[in-house]
Amino acid sequence: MTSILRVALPVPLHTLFDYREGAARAAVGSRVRVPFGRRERVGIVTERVDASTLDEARLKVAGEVLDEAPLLGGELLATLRWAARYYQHPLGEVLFAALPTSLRNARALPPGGIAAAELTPAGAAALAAATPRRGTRIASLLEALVAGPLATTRLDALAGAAARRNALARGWIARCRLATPAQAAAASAGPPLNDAQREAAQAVIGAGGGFAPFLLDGVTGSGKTEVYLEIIRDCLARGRQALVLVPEIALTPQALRRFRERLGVDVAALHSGLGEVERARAWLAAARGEAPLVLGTRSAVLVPLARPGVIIVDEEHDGSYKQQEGFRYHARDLALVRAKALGIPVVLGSATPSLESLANVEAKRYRLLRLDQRAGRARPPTLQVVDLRRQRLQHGLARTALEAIAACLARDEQVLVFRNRRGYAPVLLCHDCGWSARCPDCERALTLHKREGRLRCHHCGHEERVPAACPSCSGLALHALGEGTERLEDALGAQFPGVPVVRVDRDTTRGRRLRDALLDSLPEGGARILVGTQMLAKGHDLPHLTLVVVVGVDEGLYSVDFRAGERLGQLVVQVAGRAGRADRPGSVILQTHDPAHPLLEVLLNGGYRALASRLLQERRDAGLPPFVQFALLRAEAPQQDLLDRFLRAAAAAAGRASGVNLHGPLAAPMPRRAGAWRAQILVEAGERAPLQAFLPAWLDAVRALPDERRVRWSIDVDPVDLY
DNA sequence: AGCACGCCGACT
DNA sequence: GTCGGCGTGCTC
Repeated sequence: MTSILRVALPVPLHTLFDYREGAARAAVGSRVRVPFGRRERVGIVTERVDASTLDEARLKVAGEVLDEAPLLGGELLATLRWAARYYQHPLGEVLFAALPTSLRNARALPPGGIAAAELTPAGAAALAAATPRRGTRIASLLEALVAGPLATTRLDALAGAAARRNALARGWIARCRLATPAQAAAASAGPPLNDAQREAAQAVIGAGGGFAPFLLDGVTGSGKTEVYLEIIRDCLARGRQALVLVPEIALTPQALRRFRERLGVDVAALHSGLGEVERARAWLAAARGEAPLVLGTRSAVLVPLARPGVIIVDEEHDGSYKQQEGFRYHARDLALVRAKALGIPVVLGSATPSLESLANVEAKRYRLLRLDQRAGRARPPTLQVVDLRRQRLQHGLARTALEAIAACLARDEQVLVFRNRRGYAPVLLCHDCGWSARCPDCERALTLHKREGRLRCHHCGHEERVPAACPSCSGLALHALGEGTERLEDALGAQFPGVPVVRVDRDTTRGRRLRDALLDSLPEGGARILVGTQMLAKGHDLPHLTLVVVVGVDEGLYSVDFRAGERLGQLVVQVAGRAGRADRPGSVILQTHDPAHPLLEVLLNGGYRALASRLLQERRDAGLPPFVQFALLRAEAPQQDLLDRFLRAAAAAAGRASGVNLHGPLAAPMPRRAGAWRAQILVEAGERAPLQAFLPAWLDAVRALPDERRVRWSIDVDPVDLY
């Protein structure tokens, strides 16, 4: 009897497709070529069943089976199934999101191990007959291979690539693959662990390898990485693999080098900057158990591990762990799901833990490990609030701040001026008539990029030239309002002539290589001013930095977003953590128009932990996550009435759901974007279970709505922002 | 998502 | 008279 294959395809359809099995047996988790519509596609077998719900005579026959052994199997396949259900995303797209691009099509797997060569019988005969004269390069090459195959790199070092190619052409040697050597180099010793670090590492190591979630809450500079290294060392010693997730901007060549040198093993890196082939190679090395240590960004949480030992999520509060389109998963949350399924410990580390994780500690779901002291002699930075009210500002900088900068530069130290806005000014305003430059497609203010003479919308691609006169009244009183990093760079350059000013933001660092090069030049000593956005909040070590000026914190204090306070606290603490790393004490200046704001006061007097517990209490009181569960249906359409009709129908389709509340249709915080109208429905529930029970049937009903295809919509389970 | 089919406007 | 717009339907 032939089996029916239930195949997942990379299409946005909440259906699997049944095929009759072809000549070759297809295992669950393998890729198969299948006819689909009038084309052929690659799918993944998710199930083998005896009977189809469809008329079996009309099923098509599956084609070539591309993998003998499943590419996605066991725990990973189960976790991806769970994730597809949890995030309400089609299984086919979820499974394909887990595969590196080059494995999404029908190409064969790149071979494992490293390139090598072996002696052929013809080669042995030639050697015996002394066909290549003794002492020649080619003869010594063949002699070296008598004992067994050798890596191509070794052979080339021995006899040169020309001799190897020559021998290959004559059929004396043949290509083969060699298993990767287990230990690449000797591990170098690091600083000795202090008591807190040793205790933290020991808690994880002592957990005995079963599932155990930890939150490693360590102040900046407390040496969390040393704890990770100790945990990983133990994991490797037990012959297990470690998976380390880092935020997008933290995966630098320096970070890779550090892990490689300290642990003495090859690090398989997985991130978007990698070439397709490299990525597939690292992925397969992880899957085959050849890579002892896998270090990657968000999507690395979906990598298969043959011998899993521990998962570490560094900077677990970081927003880049949440995928913001398509399959909208949260890598930190999936790390927990996987660790549980794999029965291994998982460590979430941060100096500014997410409120979610802190709530999990409170609920005794995670064990808290704390590092309260900075390692070495470094002292925490001092925080000072500067009241901007009734002050004359120089391009947004208060006198106090400028004086502190001058003093710092006089000591030959470095300053970081932090501003969360790129460009010259966020608003261009006519002083005569009140006109301001707005995006025609988003109805938001355009940012002035003065040096390029352009006005740019930071929400869509819109761009225009800066007008010479006011387009509305023809007046010449156009004023740049507010300040971005470009303006600060100019202002600081004029204020401190002779001091190099380096701006680091998306405009100055197109591409990862450029950014790395720019940041690599910063650790050197000498007076210098760095101006930048988020990008400067973490990553590279800046040992000569002793002063941080945060130009504006007020947006964070008054934002409508319920996570704004948490983000502000994390940002301030992370940026502040850059100051005074070495023996020199650091200081931080926060400029604000509201020095008495309760959140600022709590942060200043009690630090991040005090702020976090206050914010958690506020969330509990207000009925916000993590004390309630959210799912957000976002929609956009070219016409407002269409959008409105669709969302009202969607809300009506919910009926009387138990345990969940629907809010909306609500206007999105940005009601227009790139020419489209935007609105949303917020679904709220006290617990996960009723929300999870509600969503599938509701979304089926939404998919059946008449306007469904004319509206772009998506569902976001556990949204991190309500945009 | 892709891709075809199908029915109404401005071009060789 | 045709090329092509995007609405609608389907993919095992």
